[in-house]
Amino acid sequence: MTLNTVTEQKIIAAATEVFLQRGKGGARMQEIADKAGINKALLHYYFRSKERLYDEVFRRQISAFFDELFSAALEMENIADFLHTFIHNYLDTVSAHPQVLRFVLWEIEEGGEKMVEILHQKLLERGLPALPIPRLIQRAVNRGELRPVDPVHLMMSVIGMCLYPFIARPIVENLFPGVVVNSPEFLEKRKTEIFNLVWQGIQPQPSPDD
Amino acid sequence: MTLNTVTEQKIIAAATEVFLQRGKGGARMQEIADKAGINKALLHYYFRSKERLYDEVFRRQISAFFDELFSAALEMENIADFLHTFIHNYLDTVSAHPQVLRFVLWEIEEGGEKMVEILHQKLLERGLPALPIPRLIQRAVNRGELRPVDPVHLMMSVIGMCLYPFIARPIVENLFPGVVVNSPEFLEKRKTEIFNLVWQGIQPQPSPDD
DNA sequence: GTCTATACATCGATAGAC
DNA sequence: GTCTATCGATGTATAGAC
Repeated sequence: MTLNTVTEQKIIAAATEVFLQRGKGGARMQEIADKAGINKALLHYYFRSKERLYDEVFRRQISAFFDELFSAALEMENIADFLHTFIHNYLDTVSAHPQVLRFVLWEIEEGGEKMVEILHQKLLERGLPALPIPRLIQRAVNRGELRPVDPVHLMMSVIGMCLYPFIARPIVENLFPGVVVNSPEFLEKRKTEIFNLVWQGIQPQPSPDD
Repeated sequence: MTLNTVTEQKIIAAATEVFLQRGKGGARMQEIADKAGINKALLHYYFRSKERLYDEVFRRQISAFFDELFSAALEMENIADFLHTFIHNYLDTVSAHPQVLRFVLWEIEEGGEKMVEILHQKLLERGLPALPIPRLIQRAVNRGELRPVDPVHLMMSVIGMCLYPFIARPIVENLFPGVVVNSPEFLEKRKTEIFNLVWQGIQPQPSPDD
């Protein structure tokens, strides 16, 4: 499942590099072979086609990404702790592996089915239910700890806030001189701003008869 | 600046369609020529190369997108009205032209400079200052109408929340059965959830001596 | 398993007739 | 302006020797 021969290992590493630099369509088997120190014929010997080679590279990237993303506990009961941890971990993980975002965006262009499949598999491995995050949010709402927000929309909002600067990095850094998305300063500031906005935004409102 | 001959018009229309369906690299000049009812040679007669043809298509798409986005007044003084209008208009515009997002994401992969250039040009045309939105937010903070948020981060947060479902549409719709990002129900719900979260999240906190 | 050599397809771009 | 025909480069994939 993981790594077979040394050659296979070298191919995967070279292919990952070239796919990231050129994109899926722009990548050339010749360049991958060169970078791996072998020839084109051997690429097709190990992986039947360019499509399968890309598929293998993609699955490894996404899989490692989810592993790191889920390394923080998702089964926290305290919703404040959860949100705080989730936001910090999400930003740290994306920031540490910005290249994964490009694979994800390419995958989305092709329907996103492979990614959803891998996500479900990772949740299963960890014994988590489907949609653990909306479930957590809903329970906090039911306990009256949060105002009645839509759990799915809140989850989308948090993820959208976390991802945006990385997705739009060239535009953001061009539009706001001084911003360096991957700098520790920006990252810490972003964590604080997102958490504060969300946390205050979901507090229960005092009821009229209080 | 806009449209010259009928043939040019047909080429642009066909090219837009093919670029959207296949991507920039995947698009074939032959298919564009076929769809425009002409031959390849004529494509190179009107536009020197595939690169220039793509450039022309991209600029028209982004330009029209910004025009619609800026159709709502950005110079509102009341921050609640502004936020409400901005969120509604942003979601409506993106929802009405989902294809523009794909052009934007491809542009980002190439540095995002063309897009920033067009944005600045559009702001100039309307006599708006650079970064009108952070400027608006900062003034509201200065007047004490909002708690001291970072204007740039707030802007990124709002845009991120608006864009996420459209960027990740295949994943979102696959992960949350029943969600149809482009449906009127989802759109209205999304507007409400974003505005409520943000509005409550940026209210001034009562000071200790109140 | 690893190589060289090449088959086979396709693409962007151009030459040149009309 | 519009066409046909084709060039030259490059791509994936494979055949066959070692």
